[in-house]
Amino acid sequence: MSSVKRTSRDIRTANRYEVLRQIIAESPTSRQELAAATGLSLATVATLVGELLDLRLITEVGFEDSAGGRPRGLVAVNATGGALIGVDIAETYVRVELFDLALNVLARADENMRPGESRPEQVVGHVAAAVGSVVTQAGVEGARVLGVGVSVPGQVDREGGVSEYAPNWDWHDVPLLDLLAEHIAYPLYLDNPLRACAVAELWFGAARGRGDAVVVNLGTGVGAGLVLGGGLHRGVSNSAGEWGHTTLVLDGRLCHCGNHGCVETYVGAPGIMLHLRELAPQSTLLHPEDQTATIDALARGVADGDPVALKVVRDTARYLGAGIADLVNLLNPEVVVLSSWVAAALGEPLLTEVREAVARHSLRRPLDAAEIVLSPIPTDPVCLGAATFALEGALSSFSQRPTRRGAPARSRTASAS
Amino acid sequence: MSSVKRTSRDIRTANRYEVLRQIIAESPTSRQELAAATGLSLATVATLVGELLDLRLITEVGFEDSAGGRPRGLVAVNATGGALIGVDIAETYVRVELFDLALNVLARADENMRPGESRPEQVVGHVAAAVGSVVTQAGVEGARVLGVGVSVPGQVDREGGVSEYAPNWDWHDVPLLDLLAEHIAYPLYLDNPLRACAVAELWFGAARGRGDAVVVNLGTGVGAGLVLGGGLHRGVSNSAGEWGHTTLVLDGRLCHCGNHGCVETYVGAPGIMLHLRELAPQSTLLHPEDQTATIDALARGVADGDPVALKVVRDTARYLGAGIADLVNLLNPEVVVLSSWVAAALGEPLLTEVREAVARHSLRRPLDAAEIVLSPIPTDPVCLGAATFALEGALSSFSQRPTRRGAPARSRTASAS
DNA sequence: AGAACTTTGTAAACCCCCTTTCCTAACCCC
DNA sequence: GGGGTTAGGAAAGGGGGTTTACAAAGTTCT
Repeated sequence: MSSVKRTSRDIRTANRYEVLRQIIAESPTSRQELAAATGLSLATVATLVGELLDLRLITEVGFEDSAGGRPRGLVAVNATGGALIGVDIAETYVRVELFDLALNVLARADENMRPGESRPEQVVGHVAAAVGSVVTQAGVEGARVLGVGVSVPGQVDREGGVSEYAPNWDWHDVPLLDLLAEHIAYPLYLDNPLRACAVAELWFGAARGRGDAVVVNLGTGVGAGLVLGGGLHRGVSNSAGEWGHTTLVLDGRLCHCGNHGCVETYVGAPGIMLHLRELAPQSTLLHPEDQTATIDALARGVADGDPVALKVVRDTARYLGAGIADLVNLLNPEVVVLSSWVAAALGEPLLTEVREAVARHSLRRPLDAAEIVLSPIPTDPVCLGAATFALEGALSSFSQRPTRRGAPARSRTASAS
Repeated sequence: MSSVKRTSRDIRTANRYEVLRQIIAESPTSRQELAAATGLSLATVATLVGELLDLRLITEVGFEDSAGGRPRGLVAVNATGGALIGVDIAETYVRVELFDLALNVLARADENMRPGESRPEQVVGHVAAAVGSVVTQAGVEGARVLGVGVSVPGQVDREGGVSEYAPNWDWHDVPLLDLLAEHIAYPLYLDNPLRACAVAELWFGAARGRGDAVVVNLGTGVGAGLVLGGGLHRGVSNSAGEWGHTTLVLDGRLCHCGNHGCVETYVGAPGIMLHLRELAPQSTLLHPEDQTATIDALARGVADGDPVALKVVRDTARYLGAGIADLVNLLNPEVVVLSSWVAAALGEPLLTEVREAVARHSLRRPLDAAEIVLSPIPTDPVCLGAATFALEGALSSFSQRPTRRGAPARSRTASAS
């Protein structure tokens, strides 16, 4: 009996998120606007805004004229009120970004990992160094770091902070958060890049305010973050979204997962490179051993009208479109977001072709309901999403302290009566 | 901004469903057992049971010894307290079943439709006749029919009661519920067979109490009802679950949807027949023009060890397994249920092969979490699911009347004090 | 300048939901 | 027939959201 148990507290949490999201998206803003945008009553918005003010996540920033009446008080994110850190552990590098509370990047650190460096201690060392670096760069006092979100590929036990399985390094049940806690004093939160991207879109991107969305992650690996019913769908063992190993071509290319014809082998960066190599082994676009350079060259090639580049992108879009059409039919989402660095690099040309391919493959009703867009997030979505996990964690840890000490009681009049 | 708005009333509704489900599943039962099974407090269970008693959906049926103390009061479904009707409109027939409140079938009526009969009025006529027939057969007074759930294939607007698109008859925006209302005086509820099967599993079958489940529907058409987060996932335009037109074989068999290689063309009943015909055109198992007979013959063939039948089922299971593995990876469900008449006919042999095929194609973590089972529902799941829609509707329409007249006030002592 | 109107935002009252606690009812055993 | 035990109802309490009343803070009219 693992049926979900919902309590009225969940409603509060969801509303708190929604209000904060709205303030971050549109700062400064008034309580009136927030009420209209969220559909909540003014009173509820006022109390939630009061909470966020108490938490110093937002501040009052003056007033706005209203049509002839009392001016509206404005609130905005308290950018200097704290910092969030997002850690993107990938196969070949570790990227760490430090954000203010408006989710602007204040500092960034990249660490490259050599192919041999696959031991957890080595990875942890890189992460610790990079986190130290961004904190120093940004010059924030440690006390103001509200949390560190860590994204690691593969299967993750987020409650336990364990990397259950990371295919690229063959990790099994590595207690990553415990290892990190020896070097990092801030609250730590763990999940994987798929869900990080999905949460980033949910809070700040194209999935904001949508009930059902699919965030298609195009990088070295491929996956789909699922936003269903307004929240992240994790599945029963937090491994939902493994779309990269969906069979697209029965008995197709061999995938490292052991199967044939997985989506990932066609639309992941290595798959795209392979296609380019098959089409034009001597192409100058091809940078063996460097995925990023190859994809970027491909994007430039498309812009210049290079026929090989055009064909590679078009074929990739066809595979991708067929796969996305299946998602559209199955889940009937409001929006499909193309995210991660391959999508960002190939951009509009890819999007256009994908839209056509999806239209060819999916059924009319779900197709009509589904918008397909590129991620509007300008920075690394994995770091942003990881930082968002930290933000969610900070919010919920705050809200679990009903008896706040230090904060002045806001109404003393009610006590007597 | 179509984000889902949750209120505390939804919690009440979910709990009411949960308690009634439990009572139907295990009748008679005590409040103590219900509290333990649902995780609710005794007080909440007591009030919900009180509501259901007031609604005459359940009755008190005596007492049960408790270890030395006051005996437990037992409640059971009030089977004679009302009737529910489920209507399964399919391509070639209309089946109507009348249920008591314990969801036992009291009466059944089948109407066959000739190939030409595709006009809405004709279908409505069959439904009306069959509904009239089951009411007469069961000898219930009309007043006790709580509602009629209607399942029609294709895209459905359930609020408006409109069949937006039914591929087999090329219906477009047929106001089916309005047409039926002219002949049927009971409350009507509309949806499609996919979701009917899913709801049947959710209430009475293998998905009961599970957070995430996939109900794979194997009939003439193929689809997947999605239970996510403990409730039916409908998608943004109520068309989620169209899994039958997922591409399984790029450039494979032509499907009536216009694409190639859809799941449905391989594992739907016509696809299975086609495979049989390709393998053994002269096979005695083959009954052209009769899907049911062919599938039944196939099932007997497997039982008898017929090599052709074995190969057909094995190949079908392989296609099906590849498709289901994708669902397991994507959604990470707790259970996958094989439902509908093809699954029921082929039974265990199909299940065994499917399990093996899924194990070959899916990733370990989601695979470990997913159980794959045959539907435990012995009767027509579509009729049962349709009747369940009526039950849900009856429950919610009752609960929307806070000022019940007629029902005696249950506590008069509180008024003075 | 003062009165009148407008609009904002807080406080109080209210409704809904669930849980905890208290207490009575109903049974058993000695 | 008292003492122990268990069931279940009633009341209190805590969380959440909304409505209503009212004070606060402007603008506009006279």
